[in-house]
Amino acid sequence: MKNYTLKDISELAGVAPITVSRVINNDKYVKAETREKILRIIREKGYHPNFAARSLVLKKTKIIGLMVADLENPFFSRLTRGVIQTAENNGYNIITCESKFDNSIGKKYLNMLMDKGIDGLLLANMNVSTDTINDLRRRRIPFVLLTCRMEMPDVNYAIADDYQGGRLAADYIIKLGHKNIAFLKGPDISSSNERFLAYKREMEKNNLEIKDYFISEEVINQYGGYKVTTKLLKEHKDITAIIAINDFVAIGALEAILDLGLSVPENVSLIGYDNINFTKLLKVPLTTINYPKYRCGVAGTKMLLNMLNSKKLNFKERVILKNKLIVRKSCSQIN
Amino acid sequence: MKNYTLKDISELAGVAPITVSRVINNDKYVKAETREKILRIIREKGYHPNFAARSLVLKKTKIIGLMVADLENPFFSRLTRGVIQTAENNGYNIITCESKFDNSIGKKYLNMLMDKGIDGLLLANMNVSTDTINDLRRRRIPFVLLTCRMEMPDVNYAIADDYQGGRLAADYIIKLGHKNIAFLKGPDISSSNERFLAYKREMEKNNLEIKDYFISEEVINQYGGYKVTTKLLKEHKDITAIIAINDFVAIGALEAILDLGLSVPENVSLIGYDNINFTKLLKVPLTTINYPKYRCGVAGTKMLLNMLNSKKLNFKERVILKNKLIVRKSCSQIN
DNA sequence: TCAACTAATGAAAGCGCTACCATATCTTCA
DNA sequence: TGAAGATATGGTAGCGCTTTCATTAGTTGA
Repeated sequence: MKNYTLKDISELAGVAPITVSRVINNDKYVKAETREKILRIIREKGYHPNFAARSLVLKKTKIIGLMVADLENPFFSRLTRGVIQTAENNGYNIITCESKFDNSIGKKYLNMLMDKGIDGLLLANMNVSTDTINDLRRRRIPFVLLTCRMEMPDVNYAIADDYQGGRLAADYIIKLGHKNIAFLKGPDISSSNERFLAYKREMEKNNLEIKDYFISEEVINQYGGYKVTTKLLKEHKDITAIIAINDFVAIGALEAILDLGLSVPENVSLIGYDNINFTKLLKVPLTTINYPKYRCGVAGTKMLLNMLNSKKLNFKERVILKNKLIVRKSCSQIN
Repeated sequence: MKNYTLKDISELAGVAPITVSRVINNDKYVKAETREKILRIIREKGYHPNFAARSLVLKKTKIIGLMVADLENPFFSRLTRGVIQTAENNGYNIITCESKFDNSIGKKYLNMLMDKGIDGLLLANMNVSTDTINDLRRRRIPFVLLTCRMEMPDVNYAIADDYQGGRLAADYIIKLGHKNIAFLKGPDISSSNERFLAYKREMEKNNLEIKDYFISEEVINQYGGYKVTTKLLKEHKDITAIIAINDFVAIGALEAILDLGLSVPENVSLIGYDNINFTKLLKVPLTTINYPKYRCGVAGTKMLLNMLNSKKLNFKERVILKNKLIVRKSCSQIN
């Protein structure tokens, strides 16, 4: 009942420690017979190499940090699955943190993460400051942005095209004849900003006025969607359609609309974004934009793994996937 | 642009390495003036202690492993949030793995986790074999079961009382006058088994026959719920109520029922378990049992942290929370 | 037959930190 | 005033691995 070290094993086998190390690392310069003997002893004694010692000399932990904005948004659950599965298939583990869209929280946990000796970092939908980027560079921690982007040299990302998706949503609503279209805005992140930009451009292109109350304050979750929608519809009866920054927010909005005694889409059309699980089964099946979450997680993780294996930091890689309109029942023609 | 070591800092400050170490670890035996000087240099040079070296000598990584069954089930998202937040507040990070209710996958990732030198382990809703338990003991890795239990000495857990919750569900359905009540069974885990047991006992207590087709094969996710329900209702028109092992499965069942052109609760009453997010907003708001997911994650993590801090392994601690019936619209009186 | 390999093993050093023990100075108080 | 304790600092060893360099034996080829 003790914890064996490599040295213990070497003594039991009557060889030098380095020989045991060679066996563990599949070095070919070990006689078959010696190898078997050592493996037998390792198995018998239940020996496992010490992770910390190994990391210390190899300067690698095979751990990747993942920072997501909101653990309970199914969008991130799906993304995370892509990340974890890809990492595990390559011998890496994932440490997850939650930024809650709050930069100071994000920074705090980021530091915690970096101090843990992670080999690389995945930042999902986080507004990264130049400070943070510099920090990461100084500490030589390779990173990849997920579902958001920054156009800076050597900042790599895997995203779906939010501007394209945003147009899909706005176009669809506008073509249905709506004119007073509100937009439930998200936090200041590229994904959210580009969706918003697409909305504005399409409104302009179609000569539709954007009254200032069309644009909500920043909303980051279901509850926010509920609050903002309630206020909006109470004060402005002219709104006939709402574009939500994402499904999570849209679900809050839907709840609010129904609680106000209104109907979707008869009184208000509602479109979301992301196509998270369950939106199909909501009281009013939600029309939305499908975001390839899983694929995005996989692509970003693979990109990071490439960076880790090739050692050079001046990569330039980006993956931009496409979104798709999913028509369900939450939008209708205006009469 | 180099990575400074503790020794570098000590040389720059003109002190011994150990003095720098003392500053980092807040040892009180350092003159205020010396401390400040060292801290200044640390800040200037952007020094960060090497995690691996520290772990090696302290024999601690401050990393906890978390094994969940299904990353995309919102039940686990909520639980995970409780775990991560509690861990982080205490300086620990979480490495997450997914077992997918598959013991061989679970074991594989468990080994990966253990090899990573985690300090402790949280096993959520996983059917743990005696082998695994022995492994964990041999390697001296403290662990806590989450949302499932095993009645063995020194196996600690944090759960809600699944038997109690199971009774709540069965009782409710039976009191509504249903007699032909099907049960969508989950995998062989205590949580799932106890809910099932409660169903059987309540049926017996009320002299209701359990025909063998009432009991489904094992279902582990939404898709499974859909498949099993479709088959069940096509073949057996006498079923008037379905108890699903959890909401995720219930949502699949709901979809199936609607796809068959039937109504909930008019044709079939449906009750879930867990009260995951969104169930309130489903086409048919789901009647279910609320499981205190977040609190369970917090309680289990705290328990593990206690074990890690107190060093002794022969703990006996268990937390058993209560469930609550949430009546919504998916069940009705039989006529 | 001898140089030039490959195969198989080991000795020593070191990764970056902390534990343990030692030393030196400074207080405190009977 | 001197013994006992608190304060402040350092030397050495070692955590459990891998890297680097040596060494020896066996094999190949012109």
